[in-house]
Amino acid sequence: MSTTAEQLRVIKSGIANLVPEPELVKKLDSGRALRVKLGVDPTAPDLHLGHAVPLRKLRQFQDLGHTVVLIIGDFTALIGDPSGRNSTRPPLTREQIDLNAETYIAQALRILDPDRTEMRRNSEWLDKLDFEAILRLTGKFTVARILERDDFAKRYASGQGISLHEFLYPMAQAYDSVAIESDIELGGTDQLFNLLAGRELMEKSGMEPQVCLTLPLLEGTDGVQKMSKSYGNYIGLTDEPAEMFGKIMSIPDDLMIKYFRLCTGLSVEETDAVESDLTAGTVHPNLAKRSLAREIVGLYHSSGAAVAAEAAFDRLFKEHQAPDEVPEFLVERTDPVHLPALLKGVGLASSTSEARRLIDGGGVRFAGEPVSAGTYDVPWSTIEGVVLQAGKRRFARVRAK
RNA sequence: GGGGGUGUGCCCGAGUGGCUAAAGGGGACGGGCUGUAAACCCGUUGGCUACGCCUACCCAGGUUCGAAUCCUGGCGCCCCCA
Repeated sequence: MSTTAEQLRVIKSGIANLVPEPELVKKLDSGRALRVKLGVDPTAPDLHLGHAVPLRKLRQFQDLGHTVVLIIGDFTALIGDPSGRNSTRPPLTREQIDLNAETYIAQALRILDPDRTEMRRNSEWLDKLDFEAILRLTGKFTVARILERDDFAKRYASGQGISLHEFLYPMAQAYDSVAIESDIELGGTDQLFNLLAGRELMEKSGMEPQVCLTLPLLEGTDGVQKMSKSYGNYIGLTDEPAEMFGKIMSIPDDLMIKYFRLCTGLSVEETDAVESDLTAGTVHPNLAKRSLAREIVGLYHSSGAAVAAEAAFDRLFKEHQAPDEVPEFLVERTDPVHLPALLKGVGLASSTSEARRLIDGGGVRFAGEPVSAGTYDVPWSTIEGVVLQAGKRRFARVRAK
């Protein structure tokens, strides 16, 4: 195992908070394999680069010889948010949770080392708590302390409701740490409060408290909101290489370094080098972003796929040519063809009204040639076998059934 | 238990009984510029083979020639007092 100093350098790279560092040093000095905890919500089975940030950090811990404990929050997912107010906490059925957990684990293992990963479900211990045990547990927390959590404080101050059970979720998460005897817990910066709650509960339970490590939240392709499926700004781990490449190319320049640091396998030194090149202007941002996209696609697919994705990208956006493989549809032959209905039928538009808007806005092309506004009926011969394009990146080809 | 407020399109948010498919903003989408980045400019933003028709302002009824706007009854959310 590496020295404490070497380990610390790896662990601290790219993180937001580490509290308290001296305790981590002590744990590392002990030379034992530490138990590193990450709690995950089995509500969103499709992982994206945002989820990958803590997972990559976990992987670093594994490579240093430590053990990862991945906790599936199935218990809390079963309950959801009883008030029904919070759409991110819908109650799920047992089956849904099992299914989600399965896909989650499968995707997480693209990053984690299965041999050093312990999978646990928190229903394992939370199910067993009776009311008495829960009351004893709540006795260890105070309302004032809970209200310190940022989002509670804000909602309380602005008069938004807070359900009582919401107070108990941090407690449940803290109890997870006790149950698995966590040494370190990871989470996004928004999780700091919950992580600290775990630390406090462990201390009050007479255990060696966990160290809390937070990671920056990763903004999505829009560069503003944190990456999430509901904002539609995510880059999925299972996205096709070409799609993944394209999405990475569309992130704002300012975000590049953060992505390099949090999403690629590049070393601290390599990332620093890219950063100084960018700030000095010795590297064109476009080239840097291309290498970023290649790195990430290479990580989740292969370097060959990354090269192919880049070539496809150039063909599409630099040479303005249709991609190799355009989805083909067989449609009933009519003459003339009603274009809005056709576009809707092949999925290039979500409704005929939408299709008309596209046409009138100059967003529809036949073999690269824009269709003029108001063109709703066209002869069959003009569309058969021709590449139909809606916007910059949606293509289709139709043939007679 | 008592009192008050509120519920509008993807989101926030205006809204006088007719001129409202519903101001304004955000977002999104399309076009231009470009490095498919950002910024900026322009356009669009319920559905329908469409100069018209249909469905829409929490739900269900009602008043009216006519209702998002008025009335009744539900439901949801919020606040205050106890």
